[in-house]
Amino acid sequence: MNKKVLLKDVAQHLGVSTALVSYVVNNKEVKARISPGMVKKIRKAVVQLNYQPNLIAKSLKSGRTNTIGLIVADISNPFFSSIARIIEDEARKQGYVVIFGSSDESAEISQDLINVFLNRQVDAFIIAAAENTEKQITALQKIGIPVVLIDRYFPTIDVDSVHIDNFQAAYNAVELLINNGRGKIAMMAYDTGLPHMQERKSGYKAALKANGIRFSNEWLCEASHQNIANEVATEIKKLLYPVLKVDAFLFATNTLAVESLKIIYHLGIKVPEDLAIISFDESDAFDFFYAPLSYVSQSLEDIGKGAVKLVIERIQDGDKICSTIIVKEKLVLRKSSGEK
Amino acid sequence: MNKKVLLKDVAQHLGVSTALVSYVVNNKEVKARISPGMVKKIRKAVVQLNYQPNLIAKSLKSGRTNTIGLIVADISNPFFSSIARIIEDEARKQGYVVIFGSSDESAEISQDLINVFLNRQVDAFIIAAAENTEKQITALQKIGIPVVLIDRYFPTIDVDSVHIDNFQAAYNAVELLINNGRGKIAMMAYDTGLPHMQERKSGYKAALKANGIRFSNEWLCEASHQNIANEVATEIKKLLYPVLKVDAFLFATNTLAVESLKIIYHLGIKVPEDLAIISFDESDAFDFFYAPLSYVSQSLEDIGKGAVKLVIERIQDGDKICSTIIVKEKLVLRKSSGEK
DNA sequence: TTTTTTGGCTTAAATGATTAAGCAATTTAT
DNA sequence: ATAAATTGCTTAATCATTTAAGCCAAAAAA
Repeated sequence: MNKKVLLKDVAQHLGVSTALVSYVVNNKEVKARISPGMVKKIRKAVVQLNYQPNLIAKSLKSGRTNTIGLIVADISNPFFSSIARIIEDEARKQGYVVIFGSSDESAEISQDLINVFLNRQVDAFIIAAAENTEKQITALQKIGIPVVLIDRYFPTIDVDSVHIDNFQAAYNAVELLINNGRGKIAMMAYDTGLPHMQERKSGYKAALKANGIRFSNEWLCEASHQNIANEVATEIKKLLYPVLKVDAFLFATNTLAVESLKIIYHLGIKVPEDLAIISFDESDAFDFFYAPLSYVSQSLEDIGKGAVKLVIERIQDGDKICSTIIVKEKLVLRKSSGEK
Repeated sequence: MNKKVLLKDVAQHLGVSTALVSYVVNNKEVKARISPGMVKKIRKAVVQLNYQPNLIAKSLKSGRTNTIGLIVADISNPFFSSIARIIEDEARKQGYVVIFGSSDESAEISQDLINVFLNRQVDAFIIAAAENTEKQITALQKIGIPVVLIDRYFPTIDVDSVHIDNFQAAYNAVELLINNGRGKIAMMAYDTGLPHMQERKSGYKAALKANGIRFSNEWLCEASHQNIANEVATEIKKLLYPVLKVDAFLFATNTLAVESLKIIYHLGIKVPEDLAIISFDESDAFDFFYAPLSYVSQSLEDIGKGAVKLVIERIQDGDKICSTIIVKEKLVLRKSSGEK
């Protein structure tokens, strides 16, 4: 258990001061006017002794940890873990590492995670915000910590964000169902006030209205995050059993879709003949449902890369005006939406 | 942008030394013989000023960062992200946070990640090891950094590990297929020398042998991590098209299964009538394949919790003997394995 | 009464780096 | 020849904390 080689060890080995070694290690030999011979000697010793700087000590001095805190609802959800992978890669390219936490859509857990990460001096946050966390976000901004929101956003506060146009995406999906001859279109959503979900609901309703279809309250099914499976089941059955009260369904997320599909499959409903379906997000499950699902595809790559880009920009310039990257979504059509 | 409250600020606010405040904050007031009145005053000021300790400074002093480095093949793979979620929760209960990295099954990337994490002074590693990384693991042990392997393991080195009995799991799966009347059983595996994969292959072959079935070399399909989709497609087609040369398939991982199922579906093969299937791992996709897949279920919860347990134990006692937790796997039977 | 112990605090070194400032010796300018 | 500038290094403060050691006064023991 040979202990770590310190700057001091390299310095002592050469009989010089630690300052010299530090300058060379950080490529400041010109600025520090170090003789070429000495630079060479130090470089050699550094390699020979395999000196690795202690980043904790560097951080204490610099106030920067080169660490990004990533907070999502649940890292085990492929939607978030796929984004996490992109963020990981992009961040490391810039010399950052990522620490992550799952909020489970809870504002309290979100606050806990923010506190833990703040105490660890993360340089910035990338957050898929839970409901009622606006104040947490603005509090971070107030103390000067860069924050970028992904997937979720808050129109009421001014913050860097990356997301799709949820209203338009839902609108387009519903309009497509209508064009495919559907007139009684239901939606399965989360019962959250989060704007991205509200926008999806608004887009859904707006598309109905614009096409002369009167929205019926019972068409909008809502489930809570805490009890998805049960609530999806009871809600969806109201519309599909014992008689089909609707002829199409829009699912607001992949998780909602997967839970819903289990019921639909179990009830033996014919998709797309009796029920057309479009979902948001993606899932391996969508490919293998007997009628492969049509879905609103978000480029997770664009979201992840956009988030890292914005966060780095803000780290470099804390006073720049906030930007919003609207990632282009696209409708991927397969069997479930019932194209003719 | 009101800057952070330091220990010094609290001390100055009360006109006492930083040492006093530090003792109280760390609940060492008895050991440091601080008067009850002073303790109360300090406690109050700490709350009032909302003092939050700088963990970077603490780490520099203590040499501990309370950070665990998690290295997996790919965090976007639900198998790993689900384990990551468990590890995250368990680790935070113990006051640790997790930084993660994806090796993409590359030994070089694995080494890079280890170096990055080491420089950041992580207290321990949890690693799903890539091929040819034995030396990386032993090197960590040599410098006294706790390491726990998950999913993958190396019989040649002595290291804490958590995994299932891959041989037995494969053996049982194949035997079940045989009991269900299948006699020509193929396997789709990764072309890696990693022991967990080798064991799955051995278990497969052993079950064939024990049941008097002569293994045919062409039954063992192998794909590389770098080019899964294509290699799975070409390999599997050799056995399934234009004629079915086998009547059952064992898939060594969820990823291999998903890719294979796409081909099987595309070829219009009848599962389980013409081809029985069992896969390792789980996937939402398995539920929605027209013949829901039977699979070897590993408790990701047990793996994650076991890994954190072992890693904490080793952090506390670096000299304890290495333990291996064999997580019990179970065969979940559904339609694809063709039960009568 | 004197010495010893205890109580309650402060001082200062240490953690491992960075970097401004300082200091000889040498070179260049006046 | 003297002053000024440059070269090449070292010293020491700093980052935010922890903690052993020290110090003084009051209390206990001799």
